[in-house]
Amino acid sequence: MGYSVHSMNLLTLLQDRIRLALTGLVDDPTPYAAMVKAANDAKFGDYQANCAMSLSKVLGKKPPEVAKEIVARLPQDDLFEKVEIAGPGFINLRFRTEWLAAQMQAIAKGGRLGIAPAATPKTFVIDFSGPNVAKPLHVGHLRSTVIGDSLCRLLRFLGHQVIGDNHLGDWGLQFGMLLHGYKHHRDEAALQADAVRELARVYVMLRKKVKPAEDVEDEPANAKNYPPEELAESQAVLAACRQETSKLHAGDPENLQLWKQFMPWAMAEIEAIYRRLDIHFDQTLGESFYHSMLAEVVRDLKAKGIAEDSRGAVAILFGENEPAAIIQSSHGAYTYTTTDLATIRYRVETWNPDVLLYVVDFRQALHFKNLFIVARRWGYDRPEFHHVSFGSVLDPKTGKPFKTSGGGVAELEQLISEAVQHAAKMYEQICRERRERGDEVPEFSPEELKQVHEAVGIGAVKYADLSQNRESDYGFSVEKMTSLEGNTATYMQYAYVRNRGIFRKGDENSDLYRTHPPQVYLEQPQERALALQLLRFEEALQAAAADYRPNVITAYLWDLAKTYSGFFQNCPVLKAETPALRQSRLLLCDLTARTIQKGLELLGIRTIERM
RNA sequence: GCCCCCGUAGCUCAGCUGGAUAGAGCAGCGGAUUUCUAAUCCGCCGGUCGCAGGUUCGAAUCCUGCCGGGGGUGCCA
Repeated sequence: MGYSVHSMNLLTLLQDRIRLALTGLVDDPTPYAAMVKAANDAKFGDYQANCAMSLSKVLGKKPPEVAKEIVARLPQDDLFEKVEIAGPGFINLRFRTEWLAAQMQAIAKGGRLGIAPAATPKTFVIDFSGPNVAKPLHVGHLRSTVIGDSLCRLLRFLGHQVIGDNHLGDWGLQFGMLLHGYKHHRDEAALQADAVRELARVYVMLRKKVKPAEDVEDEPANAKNYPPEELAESQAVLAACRQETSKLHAGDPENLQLWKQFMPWAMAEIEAIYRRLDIHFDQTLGESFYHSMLAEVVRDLKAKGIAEDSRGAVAILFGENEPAAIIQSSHGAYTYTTTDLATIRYRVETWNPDVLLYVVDFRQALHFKNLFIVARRWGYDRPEFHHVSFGSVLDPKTGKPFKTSGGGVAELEQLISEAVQHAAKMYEQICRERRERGDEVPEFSPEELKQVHEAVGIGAVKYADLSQNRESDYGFSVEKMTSLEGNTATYMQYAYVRNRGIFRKGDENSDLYRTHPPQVYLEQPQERALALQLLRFEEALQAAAADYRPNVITAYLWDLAKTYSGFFQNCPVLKAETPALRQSRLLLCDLTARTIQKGLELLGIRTIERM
């Protein structure tokens, strides 16, 4: 591209300054420099350094004295308008407004909004979505898919190498059930009509049949809960499904043939949803891909003394009270631990990543904890491993997780459609109200209208998920997420639309504000606040990336939108007092629009120009 | 039994590598606008941050115990 990126991270800029000022005062200034943060009240300034209190003990001086000393050691230049010491020893920092204005002009150029690509790019492998191929995507897959996709987009934008990998469940017992069900319970007519749905029906039926047997294996006392005949049948069916799985794994031609036949059917359905949701993977290497490597993995782990024979199985032991991880069952079958270990080996050998992320349900915490321990023992000690865990999607009616089988209610496709329809309904209603008031309503072709509905409906679903701290559970309520008020995708999309409307109305070409940014004036407090907030974008993205938390981005966008509306309310743009001020405000508008657009893009949410 | 997570306003939740009077949205109440698309904005109301101790100049945040809820716990993933 050729343009140089003007990097502007206010936080690191200030931390560097404080670090410099502390050099010579303390041995290791870094932890104290880290105590710089955004001021929690604008009346204190823009940022505050809180290190003087902590240093007080180390230096044997009173906090205000320490603060005074630090302030005296700050470089004397034109960065700050005001530096003052307040309260028990806070150092309050306020940027010079002209300096902020100059930054606006600088970050307007180029396409990165002042965010420089990482100086030392890392390679990330992100394991996300990972649906069970035997059944339709359900609401439980939403979080992994949406969070994982967002992390891919974010880390990639920050300049890292990212490999998003969809580790499909395409080779386990679920396929044995599918094979058994297909052979014994298929409805040929239904299969012709809708193969995927028929396979799903068969799968759900088999799950139900097999449940008593699994219950009793978990806890023999449960046997009393089932009639003996039912239990016996269940056990027979489970054994048969395991048999089919084993045959598939052993390379039985018929089962392999059926597997190859089922896969494209199942994938077509899943891929349609990914397309609709605008989710992309760099790799789709499911469990089946690793099957041929598992025997060698077990052999190697045994040879290295990491795994051992135990109670008829091959297991990895962790400690007295810790449950072991089975890598080969007493029937000879490999488990997901084995597959995950083979996957680690493959990923490390193929991509040599710095970080491996697993975007998976919190209930698998123990599995991943053990998996990472084993990977270290196995010699993979360079990469970082992180279980990016998340809470459950609850059914707001029951307050319990959506059921994975036993009904089509929770199918993802259906929920998305419901959200889109709801968004469409709300949109029609708003348009009617606008017409009644005599307001202008954008004219759309049916195709454009559909795009608006999709963008709003799907954006709502994604935003509702991503704006939640990923560790907590949340209730999936279409009404709430498509709400027009509050911190929702719709609000952000509308803020963007309103902003773009200014350029249309004023017949202004926003490209000019990017190639030839005008001088910026920040005379009104709302203008200054907006500029400051725009400059915090990188800070937000870095914080989101550091903890793999997309909700940090939504929180930033929400703050930005509120700051912008303060500006919008108080600062006329097209009717500004002077042409220079109009130019300046248009630049602020364009930067805001681009920041909203980029932020939403990193969440996988589309913007539209009119709505 | 053992291990992990959660408990913040009526509701849904942010904030949690300690920092100034604990923040939003919704709901409720009261206002604004001859508009740059009102899917808007402003104000008010509302909190013993589960409870009790401890560490600290300072605790929603760290430590211990207890209560309440959820999850996991060797051959499913």
